[in-house]
Amino acid sequence: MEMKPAAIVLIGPTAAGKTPLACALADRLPCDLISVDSALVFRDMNIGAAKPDAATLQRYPHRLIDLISPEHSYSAAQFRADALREMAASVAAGRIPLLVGGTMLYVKALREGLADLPAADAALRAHIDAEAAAHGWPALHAELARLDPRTAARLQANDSQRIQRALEIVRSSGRTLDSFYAEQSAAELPYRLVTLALIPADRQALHRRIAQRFGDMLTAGLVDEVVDLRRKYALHAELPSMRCVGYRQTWEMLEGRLPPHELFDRGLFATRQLAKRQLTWLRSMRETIDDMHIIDPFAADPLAAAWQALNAEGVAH
RNA sequence: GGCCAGGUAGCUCAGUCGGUAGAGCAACGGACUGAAAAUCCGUGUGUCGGCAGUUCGAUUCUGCCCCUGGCCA
Repeated sequence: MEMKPAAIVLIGPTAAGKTPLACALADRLPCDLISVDSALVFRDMNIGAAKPDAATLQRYPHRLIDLISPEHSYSAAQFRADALREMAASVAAGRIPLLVGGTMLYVKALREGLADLPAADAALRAHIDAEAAAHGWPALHAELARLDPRTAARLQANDSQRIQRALEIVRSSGRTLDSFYAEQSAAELPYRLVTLALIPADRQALHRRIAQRFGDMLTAGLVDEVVDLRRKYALHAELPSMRCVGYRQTWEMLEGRLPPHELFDRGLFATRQLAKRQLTWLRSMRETIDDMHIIDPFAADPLAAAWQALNAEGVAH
């Protein structure tokens, strides 16, 4: 049996310490860091996205960071293509890809592949948004129930984003989302993924670190960063970049819709809720990924635990 | 010290003409296929400040006490 080349996947909720651990592993292994993060792809979004600082990036280059303008959008499919390309380049150079990040949909897309769906269509989405503004999402959900009953049945009547996507697919291709799923085949990755998951046993400890870090972001000038972004780019509140945690709340404050004294709390809440959703993903992944190594970031020595796991997998030596 | 207004869920508050209470936010659980740091679904027992009185029954009425804020001294 031929052994596939190994790739390390380091995942965990926001503020769990993924970056320092990834860098520490990079000191000990010949690996290339590949970001798995939907917010780090945006240029000039540094403080609020918790992007590693310039000195860190200088010493530990990350791939798939600063790819696009905050005016544009990225996608899980784009990520998968980019990540596979970077992984291939790394392995070809005789090195180990180390994917690190917290965007769990991207992890899933990489591991399991995606159906061969039509790409996003901005004009069509704008059209559907206008219909929703006029009639409400439940009306569009009802329309979807006629066009793609199986998909409509599994979607909530208010799930704007998924209803829009499903309608977009039917209208642009004439086929149902459901039919695309039916012909999707399981992806066979040419890598052996060794998964390290940073999962805190103590949620309170994670909340404390989130509070510390968001406070640091404000001190470091998050508000000024958003002011500069608004000056430099043609942005609006609906953009994926400006819906990111911290940016959305800062935007609301700058628009006068959020009292400044509430910014800290609102940013905290949004960050905790993000962490909770990431932890929900991790719990469900635990059922399907049998080679997942759980590491508590707040235990004595996370690096030693990670090293031990990599040893057991034959990656470290 | 006197007068007034309050003390109800982690927070801000509503409410019960006496039959032991509910919103928003938070928190927690879940879903997740080209926007995913997104989008959506679900979960509400809390000595109704304390003690006593009236009552079949008090968080609700009465008295006293404690605490908070404001005004007066």
